[in-house]
Amino acid sequence: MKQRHHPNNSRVYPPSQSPASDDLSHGVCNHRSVMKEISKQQSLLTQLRAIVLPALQTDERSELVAQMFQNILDCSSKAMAGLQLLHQSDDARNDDTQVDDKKRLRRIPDDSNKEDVKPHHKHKRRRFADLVSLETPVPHYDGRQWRKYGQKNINKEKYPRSYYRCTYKQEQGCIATKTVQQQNESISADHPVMYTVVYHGQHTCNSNNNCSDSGTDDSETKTTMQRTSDSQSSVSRNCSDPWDHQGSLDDTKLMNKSADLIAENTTYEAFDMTAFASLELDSWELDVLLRSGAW
DNA sequence: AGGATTTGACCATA
DNA sequence: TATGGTCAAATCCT
Repeated sequence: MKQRHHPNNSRVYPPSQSPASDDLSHGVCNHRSVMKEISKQQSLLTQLRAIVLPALQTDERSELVAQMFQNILDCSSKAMAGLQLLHQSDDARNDDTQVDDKKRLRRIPDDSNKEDVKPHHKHKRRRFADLVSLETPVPHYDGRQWRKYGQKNINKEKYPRSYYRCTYKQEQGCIATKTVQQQNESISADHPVMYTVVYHGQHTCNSNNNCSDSGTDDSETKTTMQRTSDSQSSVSRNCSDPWDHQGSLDDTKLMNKSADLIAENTTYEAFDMTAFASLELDSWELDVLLRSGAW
C-alpha cells in the first residue's frame, strides 16, 4: 500500500568534503544514484546560500543572488522530479512484463462501465508521480508559500500528517502540494524535531516574484524579521526574502522554539536562525561553521 | 470582514 | 474494506 518515498537526502556535508557516490565514481549509474547526487547538490547549495547571502549588503545585487540561488534550487527540484517520473515509468514497464492477468485486469479500465462513472470526480486521488521528499526540522522554510487544507492521523504514524497546497492555487492554478509528517520528538537542542516533507507536483505559479518584489528596504526587512518572532503571524503577508517564508502557525512556533534554544531574542539573530534551521545542521557541523567564522 | 486553519465527511485506490 | 488525499463548513485569528 505504501508507495511513499522516504527521504534520501538533506544530509549536510562539511565544506571540505565533496561527496560523490561510489556508484557514480565507479561508473554505475542508475536513477537512484543520480537522484542521490542531486540531493547532495541541493544540500550543498543550501549551505552555500546561507553563507553567501548574510555576507552581502542588502541591495539589488543581493536580491539577484538570492533569486539565482532559488532558481538553481528550483531547477534541481525539477530535475529530481523528472528523474522520479522516469524511474516510475521504468518500474511500470517492468511491472507490465511481470504482472499476471488478474493484476492487469485491475489496471485497465473497463470501457463498458464508463457510463457509471460520475460526471465529475470531486476528489481525484493524487498519482504518486512527480514527487520529492526530504527530512527537515523546518518543514515550511522552503521558499514557497503554503496553505494548509487538511490534517489526518495516518496508520502506524505517531503524529498526524498535514496537507498543504500552494497559496496561489486559486489565483494561478498552481498544482503543487506537500505533506508534512512529524517523525520524532525533540530529545534535545542537538536533536530537533524532524519532519518528512513530501512535495507533489511542480509549482506553476510565480510566487517567488510576488515575494521578491515586495521590496528589501529596511522597513520591509523588519516586517519579515518581526514576523519570525510573531507567533500569531499569517502566511499571506508579504515577505522580503525569497527563502524565508512562513508556512503556518505551528511552524512559526517551531522556529521560535529553535531560536529560543540557540539565539538571543533579537530580530537579526532570528534571521540567522532561519538560515541555521533550514540547513539541518548537526551540532558538530554548526560548530565547524561557527569556528570558521561563516556566521 | 476576510483570510487561514481545523475537522469530519467524502471518495479513489490498493 | 482499510487507508489516505481532498473538500468544505465551521471556527479561529488578525
